[in-house]
Amino acid sequence: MQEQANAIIQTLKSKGLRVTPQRFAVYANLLSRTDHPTVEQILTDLNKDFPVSSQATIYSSLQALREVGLVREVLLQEGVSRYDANIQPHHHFCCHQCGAIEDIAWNTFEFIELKSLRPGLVGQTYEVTVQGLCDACGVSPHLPTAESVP
Amino acid sequence: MQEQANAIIQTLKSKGLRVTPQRFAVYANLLSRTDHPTVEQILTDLNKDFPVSSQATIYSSLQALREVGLVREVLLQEGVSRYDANIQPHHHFCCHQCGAIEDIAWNTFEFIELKSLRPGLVGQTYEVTVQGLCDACGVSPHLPTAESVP
DNA sequence: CTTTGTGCAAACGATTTGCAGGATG
DNA sequence: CATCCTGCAAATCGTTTGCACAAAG
Repeated sequence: MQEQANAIIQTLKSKGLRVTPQRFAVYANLLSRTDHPTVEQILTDLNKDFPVSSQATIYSSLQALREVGLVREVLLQEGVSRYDANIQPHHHFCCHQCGAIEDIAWNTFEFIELKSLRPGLVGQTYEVTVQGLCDACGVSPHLPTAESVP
Repeated sequence: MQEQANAIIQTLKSKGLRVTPQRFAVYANLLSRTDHPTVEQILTDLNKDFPVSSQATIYSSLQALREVGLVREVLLQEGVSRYDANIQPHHHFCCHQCGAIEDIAWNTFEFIELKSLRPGLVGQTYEVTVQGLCDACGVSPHLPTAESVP
């Protein structure tokens, strides 16, 4: 606990960011979860017990964290920006039915040969996005869920 | 010309969509270009010479086309929804510097083995997104562009 | 003490919606 | 002629911004 907190503080400092309670909370929250939350989810989670941060501050914290490379934005569904503190290269799985998102380890798939691109294009990085059904939805793929029945 | 127009009309009808000038124009425009335009780009292009459609109608046309599977939405940059009438499976290349987007043929890369996913996940489709430098930006990757110097 | 971050509220831009009139099949 | 589409404007939603005050180094 205390160790992790110190590690987070050191990470923030090493990137030249001031350590504020809000920034710490946002980054710690992102590190503690793997579901790639939206801004609203982060805000709700942080202020669950008592007010920690405002919405505008979450945005500004995320921007600061993104600028120093500690956090990345994930675009998988329309109109939804999600955030991810896992900055290792990795792929994404997105459940077509419930929208759940999960990381896929980089070495799950064969390497992709970027040299296969047509001449003129210089490939630098890539990412695979897999669409499918998650554990829950795969079991009974045709049963309606709370989401699918508004 | 006339043939293509008829083909488009038949396609729309076969999907149960009413053929209106606006809907026709939106779909024809999308089919004629490969740059995955935004709503604003479509609107500007259509109304270049004389008014053809309103913004709200473009949105509704795109939604109708998307619902019947003739058009797909492409999410590659934050805050920008682009549209694509190429419904064949394919990958995308996105220029890191100028934001240009280009299709990559499906068979450019090795197939990805979706069975490699962890047990519980059912992979159905996937797509590879490559980030890199396009023709223009690859030649002189460090020269500033109009975009990078506001 | 200087610089940077926070919170609030207003501003903003892309997308959606309600509704009356018009076109389609 | 019943149904669906269009266009306009207002409403909505996520995100950004301006500014006064507070906190960090």
